[in-house]
Amino acid sequence: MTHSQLRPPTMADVARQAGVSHQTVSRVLGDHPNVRDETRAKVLRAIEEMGYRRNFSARALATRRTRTLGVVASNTTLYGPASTLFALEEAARAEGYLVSTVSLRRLTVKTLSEALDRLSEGGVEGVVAIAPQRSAVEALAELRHPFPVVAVGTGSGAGVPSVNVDQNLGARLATGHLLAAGHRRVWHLAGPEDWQEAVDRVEGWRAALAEADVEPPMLLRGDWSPLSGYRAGQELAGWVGRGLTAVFVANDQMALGVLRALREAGVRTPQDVAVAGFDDIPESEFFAPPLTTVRQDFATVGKRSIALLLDLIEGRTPSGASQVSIEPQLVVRASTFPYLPQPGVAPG
Amino acid sequence: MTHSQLRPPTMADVARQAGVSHQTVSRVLGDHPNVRDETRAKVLRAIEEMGYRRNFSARALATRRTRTLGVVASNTTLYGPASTLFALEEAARAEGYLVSTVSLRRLTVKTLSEALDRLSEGGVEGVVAIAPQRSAVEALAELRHPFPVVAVGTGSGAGVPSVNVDQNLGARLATGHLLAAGHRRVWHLAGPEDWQEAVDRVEGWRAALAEADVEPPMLLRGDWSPLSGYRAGQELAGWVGRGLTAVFVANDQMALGVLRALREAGVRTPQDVAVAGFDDIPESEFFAPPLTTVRQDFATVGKRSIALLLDLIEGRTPSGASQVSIEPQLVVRASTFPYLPQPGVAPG
DNA sequence: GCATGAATTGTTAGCGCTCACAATGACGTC
DNA sequence: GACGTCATTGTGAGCGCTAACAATTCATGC
Repeated sequence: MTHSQLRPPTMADVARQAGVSHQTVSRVLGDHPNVRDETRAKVLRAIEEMGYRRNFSARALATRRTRTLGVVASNTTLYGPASTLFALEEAARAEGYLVSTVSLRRLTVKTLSEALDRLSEGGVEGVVAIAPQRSAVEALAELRHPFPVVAVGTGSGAGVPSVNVDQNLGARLATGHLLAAGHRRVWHLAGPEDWQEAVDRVEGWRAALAEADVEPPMLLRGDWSPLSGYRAGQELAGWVGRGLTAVFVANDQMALGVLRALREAGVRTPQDVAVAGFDDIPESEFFAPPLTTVRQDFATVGKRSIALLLDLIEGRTPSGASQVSIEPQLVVRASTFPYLPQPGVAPG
Repeated sequence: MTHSQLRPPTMADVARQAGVSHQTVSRVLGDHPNVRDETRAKVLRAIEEMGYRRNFSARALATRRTRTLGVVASNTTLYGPASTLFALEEAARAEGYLVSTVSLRRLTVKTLSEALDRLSEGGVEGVVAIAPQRSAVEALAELRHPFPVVAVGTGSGAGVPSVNVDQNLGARLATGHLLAAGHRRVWHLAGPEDWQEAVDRVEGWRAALAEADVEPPMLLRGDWSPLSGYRAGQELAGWVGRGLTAVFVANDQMALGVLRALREAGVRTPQDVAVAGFDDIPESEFFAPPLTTVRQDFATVGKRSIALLLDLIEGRTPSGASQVSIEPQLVVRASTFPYLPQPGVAPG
């Protein structure tokens, strides 16, 4: 750093210092092949000396590319959205894109639309919307934007390119597992009705029961929070001895609340009531007892979403389908079987 | 939408359609006062009809402002970083800025430096670095960047503007609480040595013990994960009956593992051993038993960080100090007292 | 009726870069 | 030795916007 000025140096400044034209500087920066080594060295030296950095806005204006993607998300402190967000950014970075995020407290048509406007004004070339609420899905289909949008967690129903974990399958896995373990019926504590994932999990649960010719018992509702699970758990405790032996809870946080309520009511898990969750948050393995749950591969969700979005942006035909479905995986732990291994000890 | 063309419409297109000059369009968009209502309406109508959106790059080039901030973070699926990230974005949005995030798997000098480069190429006007690892702090002080950087979670030692929750105070609160409850000694399960927050919590713990004239017992180390807490908990269980009655665990996830290990060893919490954590993750209230812990106000961290960064960007003297410290808060639950209220029931 | 100033609108010149093309020079071929 | 070819470098024209200034219109007072 030889001298510092008020205005940061431009490409022309560097060119002057190196004794070449600004275009040659551009070529060096762009890794253009036809530059003599000696010239390249001169230019690089000048860049180094002046601490030059290419101006983002000028570059973006000239190329008509910002190499920036947008992400709209909500509830980003929850494990699922946070993991998806992380995976999205990592995948985008691998493709040379930067990610601008808008995190909403509540996902409504209005907030979603404002978020898209904001990202649009921020020059993003495309957007991934983590939009598990059903209201948001409709909004996405209707809103007009000057860039492609890929939805995550909306289910595959809407007429929007989307990437989803197969929630229905996950619910069938969990419910089927409980039925296979000998339970006559499986109860369900569902998530909020306006979440597509909650709806899909209810349907998967119903399907698994139907397949086993079992009448579905009363459906309970929570709001994903441990507290709502705790309350539902208190209600469930009242049904022990009256046919309740197994519960499939729509997420791990609520399952935590259920476990606590059952324990307080003197109901043992899994001896009296087996409990399965959904998500496989890092804590689940250490619940009392460790929780059987369904794991979603968020890293893959992120990668596939970015791949799909870039296909759309580049105008190529999507290399896969524009409705991507990802298989979840059942993770069996002690909350459905008492004799399972301790945490941290790999089975077999 | 009357017609769609290949190139999106420019300001000049809108001007032509509205029968004014492009500058008038610019004035309307910029809410400039001196535009006749009638003219404004004409322009707005043309904008609406053509679906015009102002080009971000051109605007940024002309104004020399991108109105974008960068955030570098790691471990973003953990509750603390995720909450901070959320608060930062929300605060930035309130100030009219967009946030570009780079989420690192591991925070090293190299990855941090690459992240800053990347954000720099992305045209950010300033960066907030969530950099709790000590190695990263040094890197921040040394690296040269063409924009201001505010550090979060680095502790206030480094010569970089920073915002921190007072970890030392938090540890003193938790340890003091256990001592006040009658425990002769308080053990500590610490986080990794290269995390500043872990170091500060150890120091706070030591300070509280010193104040009570107590010799600190053996220090245990974990890596923040429930599994490491579980392992430490197994070790701790061996000390029950030999002077161990209270443990301050450096975060809630590890505390979860400790609770589980103690339970498995037949040690009751809090009757035999009291346990306190740190963070107040949403699950803590539903642990078995509900966990006493230290709550950090991430929303305030986010707001103060953005305020500080914008001060630096605008070149104004920071309205507060350039080392911001935020007080944490002790949350007492059943893991340190057996008679405390149930979850969700507000204390009288 | 015309000067005066304020309100409103238009004109011009960049912002700093990349792209397309032109120019230069070195080299080999017939 | 003229010519074609290729590698290397330079030139000019935007990209679409805002800022500064110039020009025009309009209301008002005497």
